[in-house]
Parts: sequence; C-alpha cells; structure tokens
Amino acid sequence: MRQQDRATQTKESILKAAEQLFAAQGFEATTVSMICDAAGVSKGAFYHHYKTKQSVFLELMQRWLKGLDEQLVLINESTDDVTEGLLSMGNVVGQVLDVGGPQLPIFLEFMSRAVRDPDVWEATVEPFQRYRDFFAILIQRGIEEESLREIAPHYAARVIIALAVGMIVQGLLDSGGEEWRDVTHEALQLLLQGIAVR
Amino acid sequence: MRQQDRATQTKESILKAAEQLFAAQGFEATTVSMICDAAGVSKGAFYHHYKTKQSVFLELMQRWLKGLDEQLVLINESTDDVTEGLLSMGNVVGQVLDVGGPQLPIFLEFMSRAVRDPDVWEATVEPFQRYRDFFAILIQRGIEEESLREIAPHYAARVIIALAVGMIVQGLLDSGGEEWRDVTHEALQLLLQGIAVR
DNA sequence: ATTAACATACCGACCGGTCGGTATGATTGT
DNA sequence: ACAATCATACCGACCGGTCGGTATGTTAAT
Repeated sequence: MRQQDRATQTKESILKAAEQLFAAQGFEATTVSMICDAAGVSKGAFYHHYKTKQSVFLELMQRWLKGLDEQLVLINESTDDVTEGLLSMGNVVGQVLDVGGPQLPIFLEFMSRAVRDPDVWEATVEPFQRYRDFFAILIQRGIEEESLREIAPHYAARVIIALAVGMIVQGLLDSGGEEWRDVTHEALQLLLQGIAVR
Repeated sequence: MRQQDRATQTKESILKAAEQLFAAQGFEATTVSMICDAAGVSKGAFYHHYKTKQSVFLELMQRWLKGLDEQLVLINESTDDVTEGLLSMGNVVGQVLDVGGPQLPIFLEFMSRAVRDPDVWEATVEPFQRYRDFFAILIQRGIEEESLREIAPHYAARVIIALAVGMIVQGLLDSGGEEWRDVTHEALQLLLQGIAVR
C-alpha cells in the first residue's frame, strides 16, 4: 500500500478509536494508551500524527460540526418554504439522536470542555453563532414572505437552538427512549404555531 | 467551638471549594489536594468526611437539584394560573443563569458525568423525570381549565425542559451575554402562544 | 480516657509525552 | 535497472511528575 494511504488509515483509526472512547469515558478519563490499543497502533504512531491528545479531540469536534453544517446547508437549499425548512431541520436533530447513538455523549464532552478550554471554546462557539445567524436569517425570510409573525429573529433563533440542544441532552440522559424523533417534531410544531401568522 | 459545629463547617468549606473548582476545571482536572488547599483543610480532614472525591461531587449535585426543586414547588404554590406559573418558571432559568454565573459550568459537568457514571445518572435522571412529570401535570391542568389547547402533556413537558436546558447551555457558551433573562422570557411567550387557546 | 476531628507523610499506580531507533516506501543519480 | 540516499511512518521503553487514597500520629472536645 502507498505510504500516504497507510498514514491516512492510521490517522483514521486513531480518530475512530478516540471518538468511541471519549464518548464512553470522557476526555480526561481516556488515556492515550487506551486510544492506541483500541486503534491497534503504537504510541509513537499516535504522537507522530497528532501533537497532543487534545488535538485529536479538536479534530473530532471540527468534523462533527462540519457534518452538521453540511446537513443544514443541504436542507436550506432543498426547499424555499421557510416553515417546511424549519421542520426539516428539526428532523436533523432527530437524526442526530438516532444515528449518533452510543457516541453521542461526546457532544456533552465538547461543550463541557468548551466552557473551560479557550481553543475548544473557539471551535465550538463560532459554529454555534453561525447556526444562530443562519436561523435568524431564515426566520427573517419567513417574516418577509409573511408566513411568520413579526418576531425578533435573533431571539427566535436562540429559541430554536435551545430546543435542539435541550432535546439532545434529554435524549442522552434518557437513553433507551426512542421517541425523541417524534418529540422533536412535535416541539417544532408547537413553536411554529406560536410564531406562524394566524 | 463545639466539635460538631466545627465538623460541619469543615464539610461546608470543602463543598464550597469543590463546587468552585469543579465548575472552573471539571471533575477530573480538579485534584483532591486542590480542594483541600482551597478549603484550607488537610487531606486527612477531607477523607475523614468524605469517602471519595466522587462522593463530594454527588453531594454537590444533590444539593443543586434540591435547590431547583424547592424553587419550582414554591412557584407552583404561589399561583393558580397555569400560564403565569409557566412564565415564572422560565424566570427560574433566567435566575439560574444570573445567579449561578461562574459556577454554572458544573451543570454541564453533572450531565456529562451522568451519562457515564451509573451513580451520577441515577441522581440526575430521577429529578429530571420528576420535573417532567411536574410540568406535564401543570399542562394537564391548563388543558382542563381550558387555558391551553389540547396538546400531549408529556410531549409539551419535554419541550419546556428542552428549552430550559438549551437556554442554560447557550448562556454558558455565550459567556458575556447578559440578555438571556429576556431571551428565556421571550421564548416561553412564543411557546405559550403556540399552546394557548386562541 | 476515650474518641471524633484533623494533620502529615507517604505509597503505588498511572499518565502524557519524549526519544532513540527501525522499517519501509519514495526519489534521484547513474 | 539498481543502488544510494532520503523521508516518512512507526515502534515501545522510558521519564518526570501527579494523583487518589491510606496509615499513622496529634489535638482537643466530651
């Protein structure tokens, strides 16, 4: 196999192992050796590819956020109807809960580290604000095309994000429960009835 | 001073120091020695009163939840109007964000540990479900007295909690921002307009 | 005198990260 | 084609330091 390919494979298996372990045990409780074992890779290889344990964490986070980004953009492009768009994005949350499954706790890890670590903070908050703006613009459009009442777009955007985050967190704590897809959908319906024109 | 009083004082200062440190640095990154130093107490004292570092964490969490409990019960007793009650509870979230301030990140720590540690999980989830039921009952009452539309109380309760949690998390990530009181209030207004009878 | 409350010294496990060295693909001169 | 040379990927023993927890001694309230 080509050298470069092997390298990429190694990096990938490190990331994969790290993701699972971080999700299952948290950042601090996960040791580099554990990651190496799980990835079937030596410590030397690990530090050849990544500067620190933290840098692995950061890369993981950026990937996760990038994935979200892409989904949202996709939906945004796929429909012109604001209300429908918002509902679709609610489904994204449902999907996150469904698909993410066992390695979703890493989401909490992201946030609890973001509060403390400046690097992680930067990497987390920036996308969050982008999402916020994104929703704000969407809502603004809804108001202009008169499918939404005249509400403050910025506030409403925060509400939507709060709903999403809150759903994810609850879904996490409430393991087992598979009904979160419905709940999320229902939640947006309720909210939409609050902000839609009568 | 009486022996018992001194003991209580020691325990209290340990808890206080631990709370700040856990909030500022997280559970794992906070060492027992740090707690002892901050509390002005020896390691012997620490382990005389608490079995493990974790047990301190657990006690802290139970207190926090108990405080929330009391506030909610208080509000519930202070008004008969469901809509008004719900709005007041929104203010509790605002208060949490205002007052909690610097040691609020511990909230995230609670949850990210709850996902992994069975003991912490039990201590977290149980109150969460109680809150959920609490809101569900409140909403049920609202429906019966016809101030709320006929929505599924269980779903709506989850939505409310999601809002609360999401607001807290956003407020955390968004340090600086002091406008969360307003946002939370506004959010509940929007939601209420979605679930209130027209 | 007895015991709860605290202090000090210490242990052994462990962890992130380093480092000297090797193996193996890529490149270049001939 | 084939070495010689170089660069990248990888190995795993090891280190300095830390941390949760313990063992044991001291103080002081009852």
